[in-house]
Amino acid sequence: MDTEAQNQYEARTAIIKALAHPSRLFIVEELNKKERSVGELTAMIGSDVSTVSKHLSILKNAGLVYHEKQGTTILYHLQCPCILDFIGCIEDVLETKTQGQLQVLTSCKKR
Amino acid sequence: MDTEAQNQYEARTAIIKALAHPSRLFIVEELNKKERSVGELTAMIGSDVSTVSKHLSILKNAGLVYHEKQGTTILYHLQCPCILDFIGCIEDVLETKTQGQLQVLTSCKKR
DNA sequence: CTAATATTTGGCAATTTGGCACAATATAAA
DNA sequence: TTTATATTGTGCCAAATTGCCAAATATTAG
Repeated sequence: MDTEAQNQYEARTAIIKALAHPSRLFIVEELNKKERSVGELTAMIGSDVSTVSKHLSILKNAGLVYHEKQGTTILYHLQCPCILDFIGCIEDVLETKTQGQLQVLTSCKKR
Repeated sequence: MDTEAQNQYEARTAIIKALAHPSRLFIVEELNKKERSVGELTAMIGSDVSTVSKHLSILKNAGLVYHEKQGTTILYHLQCPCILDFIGCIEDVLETKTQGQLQVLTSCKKR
């Protein structure tokens, strides 16, 4: 891998990393349904506001969400709706994995 | 978020995390083209063999790859080819993000 | 201006991750 | 059996990530 390829991979990895956290994944899915304020998301997640705010800033830096001022509050929106497909894929992997584990379990029982 | 939802998100996040590293993303794309041995991947990546082996074990635990003994070596295969779609989505986000930054740049130049 | 509300930022401790060197294991060839 | 090759596991350290609290900022209402 030369430096250019390395950079390519790091750029993509940065986006994936942004998604690699339960709260942030939740936020992305929630924003896919409807735009939300920091306060609303905080109430749903149940961590400190500052923590949620930081998560949002990570998603924003990754280019996954953008925000818009709405009166007193700030509404966050999902930037790219294709994220849904992505999550579908993850779901597939999860299913395959679980089925594999099931097979191991049943073959263990047989003995 | 109740505990069950939390677990759901953590399960998915585990898979995403496995992809959130340049070397591991490279491995996944490479295995999508063709199965490869640890040694081959190590040569392409250029880190220590033990490091690459660890990466592979992380991908394996996530259910993203599986391996198969082939004579002296161990060949790794991609488990779920839908990963490609996923990468396409990341590419989209990256493009949108870059274009956004370009706009900022050009609007700065105007002043 | 002051108070209240919404959000972001800085600092800090705890945990996790990444990567190397080295040891251990497995397997095939001599 | 001994040697060589391929791969995995361990120990250690540096670096990154998380999450909370407290402080700063911004904006609106009184």
